[in-house]
Amino acid sequence: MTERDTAAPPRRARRVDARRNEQKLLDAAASVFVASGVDAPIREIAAEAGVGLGTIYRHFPDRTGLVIAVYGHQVETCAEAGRQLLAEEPSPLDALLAWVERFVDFVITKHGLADALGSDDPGFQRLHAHFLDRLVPVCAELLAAAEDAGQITPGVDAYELMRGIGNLCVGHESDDRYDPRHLIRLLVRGLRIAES
Amino acid sequence: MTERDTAAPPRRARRVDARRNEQKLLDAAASVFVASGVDAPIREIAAEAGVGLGTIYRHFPDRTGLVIAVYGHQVETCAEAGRQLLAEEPSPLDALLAWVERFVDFVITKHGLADALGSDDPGFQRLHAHFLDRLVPVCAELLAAAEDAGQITPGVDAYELMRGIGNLCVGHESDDRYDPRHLIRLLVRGLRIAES
DNA sequence: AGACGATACGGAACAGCGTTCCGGATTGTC
DNA sequence: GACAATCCGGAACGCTGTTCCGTATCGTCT
Repeated sequence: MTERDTAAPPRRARRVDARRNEQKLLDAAASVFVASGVDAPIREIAAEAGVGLGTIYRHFPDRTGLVIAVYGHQVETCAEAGRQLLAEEPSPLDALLAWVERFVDFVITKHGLADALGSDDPGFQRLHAHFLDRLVPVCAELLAAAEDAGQITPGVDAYELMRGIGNLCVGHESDDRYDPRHLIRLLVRGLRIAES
Repeated sequence: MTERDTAAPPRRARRVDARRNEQKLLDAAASVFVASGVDAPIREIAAEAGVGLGTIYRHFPDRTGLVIAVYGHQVETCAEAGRQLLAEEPSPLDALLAWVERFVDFVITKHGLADALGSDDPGFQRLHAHFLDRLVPVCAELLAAAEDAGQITPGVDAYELMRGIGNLCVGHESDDRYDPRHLIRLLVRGLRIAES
């Protein structure tokens, strides 16, 4: 295998207009997402980018792909923050708390993202799955550290916890009386081993 | 005001076919809801009832109204169970736990209901609001009792708690790895005052 | 430079949804 | 039996996401 890839047919490089349109779409999507939420109509994004509908589907499988492309970097950043917090914070539990807080901030500040994560729409479920795939291992690491330190009750599943935290964020935009942070803090408090 | 209502014009009673169709719709809706979930297409319910689309909208403002009509009774039952549990259970906290468990059972056993409660669809938000209007006072009562008994930390908002519990139920159907009950127990554990 | 094939674009077209609307059928009353 | 009030059915509208293909553009090779 002296070739760069196994049995790779000599593919031509992508055309410049394609690359340009992809960038236009990412910019437009980011702009529309903050203005109208991540569930904004596809046509709105196409219009904002000055591009046809077909062009969107050429570059992204569906809106979920677009959302992942737009916010993927921030998810990555959040994931990487896990290890760093574990090193910086005074205790694993503190690290866990800080990390959860950071994740919640990320989700809450994106219009409609929290609701999208809780949606039963198949597309949005893929979105949730993608986020979780990246973040659950980090959460698991933090949980394990806190467990080893004897700070939290063992046997808590990272996937379930992440999923629950995401769920608790649902609906925060359309309801002044509901602040997810309260309950999330309460939930994490429920993890703690009482210091007797 | 010897009349039954203030300035009530002498309204004729509803026609028998109207009453019959309403019943047919309720039956059909209940059947379709368990088969296809509460977010089943309106047309499906109309077909099941052997009725036109207009007939649905004549009797119910939208699908939300239909859901409320179908499940309203069970919500009522759940609400009434609050006081009873408070009398039966050994302690207010036990009553709260049992009541929450009962509520979660209700939500979880209805196809798509949990997801509907977490939906950002305006119609479904009205549904959530209706459920909460009826149940929040009950939850508040239970919370207050547990607070007075010194069993839980004070200052927990019943509305927020109910909303959070509803949210935690979201997505349980489409995800084997996620069991809302775990987190809900954990959450309520977070309420508890550590017995030191 | 010119031409030709690969690639990408645009938007019409389709399917499915909730909701509205009104001509016509049904019902209760006089 | 006749006449209103009431109610029904389903076509039609507007809004979704998604697919599809004729056309335009780009990169390369002569």
